[in-house]
Amino acid sequence: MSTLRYALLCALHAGPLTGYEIVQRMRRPIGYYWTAQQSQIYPELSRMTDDGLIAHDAAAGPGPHDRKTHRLTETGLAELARWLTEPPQRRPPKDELVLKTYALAVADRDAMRALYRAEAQKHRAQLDDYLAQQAQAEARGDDHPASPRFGAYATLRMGVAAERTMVDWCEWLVLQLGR
Amino acid sequence: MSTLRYALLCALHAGPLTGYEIVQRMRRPIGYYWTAQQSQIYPELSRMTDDGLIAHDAAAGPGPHDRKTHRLTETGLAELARWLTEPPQRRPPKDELVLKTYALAVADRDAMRALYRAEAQKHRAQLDDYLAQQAQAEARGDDHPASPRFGAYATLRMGVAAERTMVDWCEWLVLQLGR
DNA sequence: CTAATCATGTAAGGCGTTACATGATTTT
DNA sequence: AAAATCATGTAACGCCTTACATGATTAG
Repeated sequence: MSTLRYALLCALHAGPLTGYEIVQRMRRPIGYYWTAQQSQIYPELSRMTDDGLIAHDAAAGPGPHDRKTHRLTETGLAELARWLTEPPQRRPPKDELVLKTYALAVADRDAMRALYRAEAQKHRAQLDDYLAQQAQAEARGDDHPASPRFGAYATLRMGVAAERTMVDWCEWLVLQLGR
Repeated sequence: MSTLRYALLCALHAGPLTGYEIVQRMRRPIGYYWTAQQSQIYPELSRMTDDGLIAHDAAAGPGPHDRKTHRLTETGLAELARWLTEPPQRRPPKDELVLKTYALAVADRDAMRALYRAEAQKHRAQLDDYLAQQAQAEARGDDHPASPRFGAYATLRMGVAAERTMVDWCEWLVLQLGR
């Protein structure tokens, strides 16, 4: 079972969704902290249906295909619950900006400084976005561990923390390369 | 040009290395903040040689093949320097632990708490390791922006910050799920 | 009337992982 | 004597991205 399969089970844990809705949510990583393209999602949903992990109601859709609302089967829910408590596979981080930093000595210093300044700004914008979402979630009471949306809230907090880390690191580099 | 190619150019920016040495360094992500398997690295090095980005001296090796010490060509160095100042491609983070967190409501609460406690411990061990490396680097003077190793030092600092973020987040979850 | 949104699907090709294979030298 | 290290390579397969394709409804 690939992680994509589990990501799709996770997506459906709180209630039925169409493939299209999953695609929308997976476009922006926050929410699931996992992404996939639609060309990966649709065939996988259909294979998972064959394997009995999910099921769907079909109704006439806007295009030439039926609109399918997918939900977890009992098998799927049990498999998800089992997987959740397993220790996660650690996959190495891959980040082009940090990779570039390693070889920074070869590049023009002022150009690199400008790069970190620009990246700091992008990450700050992303941080502000997440912060606004966090405030909304807290207003709804999602920050209480008993809330059914607490998992999504905790995921969002990771996004906030990660963006803050990037902003600080970029700004530190701007300072270091200054003068 | 794939990011792997640039990662290999980055690896060679400070001096010649054999494929084997690159493999060793790419096994542990810190250093380059990028990883690859040897089965990816060796064919790519040979294609990069064909394309004139790198060159090598060959000498009789321990096994049936020659031992090759690779270095950047002028073309390779120029291409690396050009790429470094380009804005990095943002690739979505993929993290199984955070993914699991999204669907946390479906799992046994105590089991999840134990999971976060165990993960906090792993990340703390990694953090301590990086912290020790950071102290060594500072003792060598790598933390000075004029040092040729400043890039590696900055990369290490990102590793430290990222691990610290994970430890804090895991410990916050342990507290939230407590009682 | 044009563009965006909803909704699902296929095809091609590149990127990455796991596994296999060879063989000399050094360490336990 | 066995295992680890040095050193390079190939093969198979699965994951993932980019691009293409259809067509109804709603918004500008």
